[in-house]
Amino acid sequence: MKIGDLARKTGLATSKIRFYERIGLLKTVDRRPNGYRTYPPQAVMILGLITTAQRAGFALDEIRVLLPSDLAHWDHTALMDALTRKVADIEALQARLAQSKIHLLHLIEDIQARPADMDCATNAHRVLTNIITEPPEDLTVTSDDIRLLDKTDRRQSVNSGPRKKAALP
Amino acid sequence: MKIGDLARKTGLATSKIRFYERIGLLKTVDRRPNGYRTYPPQAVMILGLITTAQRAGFALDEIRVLLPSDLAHWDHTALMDALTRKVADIEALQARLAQSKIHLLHLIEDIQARPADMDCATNAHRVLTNIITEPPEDLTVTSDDIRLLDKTDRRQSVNSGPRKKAALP
DNA sequence: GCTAACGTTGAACATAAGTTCAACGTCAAG
DNA sequence: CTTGACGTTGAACTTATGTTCAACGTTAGC
Repeated sequence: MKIGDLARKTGLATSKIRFYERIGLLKTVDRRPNGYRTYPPQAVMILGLITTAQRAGFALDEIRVLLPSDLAHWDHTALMDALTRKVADIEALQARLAQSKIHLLHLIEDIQARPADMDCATNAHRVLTNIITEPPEDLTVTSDDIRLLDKTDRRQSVNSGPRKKAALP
Repeated sequence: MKIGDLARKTGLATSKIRFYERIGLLKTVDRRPNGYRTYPPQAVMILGLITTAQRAGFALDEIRVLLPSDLAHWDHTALMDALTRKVADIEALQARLAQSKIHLLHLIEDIQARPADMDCATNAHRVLTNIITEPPEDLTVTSDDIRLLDKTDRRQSVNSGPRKKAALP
């Protein structure tokens, strides 16, 4: 299979496929005498797997160390560990998001709750003081790998994306 | 107030304060005859506000257009709009996170649910097929500005962080 | 044998939010 | 008057995930 075919079958740009090869993520590639890359049918599944893992929040580096060269032989322990850690990461992020949301909702309410006898400037000062004075919760997330919702997801939907790169730019 | 003092009072690096000025985010700065920057006391609150907004998920670009030159005079409508949109963004992200988490938990369960009579390779194939075959939900988030939990948050906690840059590198 | 479509490479660019560095100027204390 | 702390600048670097480009080679169809 040539790179163009693989691109069509996976919905990924050829530049992305070459990039994955360059960073050592996609190793199942050979060369024809003319220099063209050639892929086994398996490559489709590998790329699908990479895409899925990415959408689940794994960085390419993480995927690289988890992906076995042979899809039938995984490092079971490392995989389960990684999955479990990723779930924990997501939960941490969820907690932080919930906090941010609460914070924003409080703020909205606070702004609207201006006492009738208070002018805007004074209200602004009141609200500002509240914001800054808010509890200094240290919700710092310590895990190193939260990359859910990267631009990838906003620009291009891999599963349902166009087979051919949209003609525009 | 010189930049070092401001850095101490806000807990931000001087490089960050200069950077904010460069991108037009922090405009309340003057120069002494010797070239030194000098800040009004208000600058502390402005920087606190920027930091808080960032932690709530606002990009510096968004903050820039919302921040009035005079803290007493906000564009009330634009502000409320932005806050409301940000809450919606967070909710979209929450939905996506919940999906990712479900996906991962299913996967974990699926891996562990290997039929007793199935060898690992076959199980791997079964699980892989399940993964890739999963519904192609297009949870693509359309909003342009989800930057909660950037490295900032993992490297440095602004509210409770060290006043002086932690000496390490 | 021409042309369009496809393939190759390396390098540069993009984004966001900064940090780091070198080379230099200023200031306060002893 | 020297020393150390602080200030200035512009440019380059960082991270992660790619895209874009120019210049060139290959192949398939007509």
